Amino acid sequence: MTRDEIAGLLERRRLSVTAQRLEIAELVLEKPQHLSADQILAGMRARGSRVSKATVYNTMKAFSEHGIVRTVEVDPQRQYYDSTSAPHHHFYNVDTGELIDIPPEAVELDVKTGLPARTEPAGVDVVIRVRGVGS
Amino acid sequence: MTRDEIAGLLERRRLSVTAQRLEIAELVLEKPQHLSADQILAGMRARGSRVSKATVYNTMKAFSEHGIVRTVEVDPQRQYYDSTSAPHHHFYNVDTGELIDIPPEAVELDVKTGLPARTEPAGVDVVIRVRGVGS
DNA sequence: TTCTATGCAAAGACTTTGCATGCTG
DNA sequence: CAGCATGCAAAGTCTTTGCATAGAA
Repeated sequence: MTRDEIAGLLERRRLSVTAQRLEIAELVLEKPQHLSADQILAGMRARGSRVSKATVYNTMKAFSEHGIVRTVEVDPQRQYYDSTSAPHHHFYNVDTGELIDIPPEAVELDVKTGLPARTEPAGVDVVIRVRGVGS
Repeated sequence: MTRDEIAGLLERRRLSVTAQRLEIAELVLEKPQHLSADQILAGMRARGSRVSKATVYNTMKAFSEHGIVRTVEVDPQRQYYDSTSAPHHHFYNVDTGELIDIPPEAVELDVKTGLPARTEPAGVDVVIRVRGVGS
């Protein structure tokens, strides 16, 4: 994804385009991945971009609120940001902490219960926990 | 659930039987529910039992490691302990934070993808997020 | 120029830990 | 009586916030 494409993405959501947001997006959206705030911060440092921790949190919060990324709750210790914002599911390796995407077509789900009264659907998350050394 | 039944439950798992554990279990296992550590602490206070926060955390950790309760990760801010340890799923109201059980029979799940290499299944969690005032 | 983003450090929420004391087995 | 559980406070993580400065529109 080029800088211009990312800039357009931000503009479409009325998010102001800043150097930090461009660089964070570049890093995060580079490929399908699951990153914690600290990993993003480390990645920024590694590529020579200086950003504060607060900006990483603020930016990722804005990105997730605007559908650019998704958050994944599996680890009680920290939040993960998922660069794939389209609906999909996950394998979660409880031993290694590794998260692996499952394409939505690979999961067939049939819920035979109505939604709670006066609520509307907001999304479905399937997490398949696995144990082992992983690949 | 009587005190004796709970005591037997603890003994079977080789957990030593203490007054605090009996009372926490009595409170938590009273009915199907989802409680945070703070809610458990408040519940203990309300019933006139004095326990420290550390003991609540230690006890619930022991209980979850021994299959007496389950933990639910949906709220990035805190962990919930689910008094229903048998497999089941959840509705999660993102507006109110409310968690509602879904019996396992009500969910039919077919995953057409193999597990990651060298891993074995450890459980499946389906979380259906809903929005609204709730019932 | 006006409003929002950034950076830093401080504050906050939740959870864990260290250690002395008490209770279980 | 040996060993684990408890309580308290302190320490630790992750995340948010306050405020002054810098940058976007």
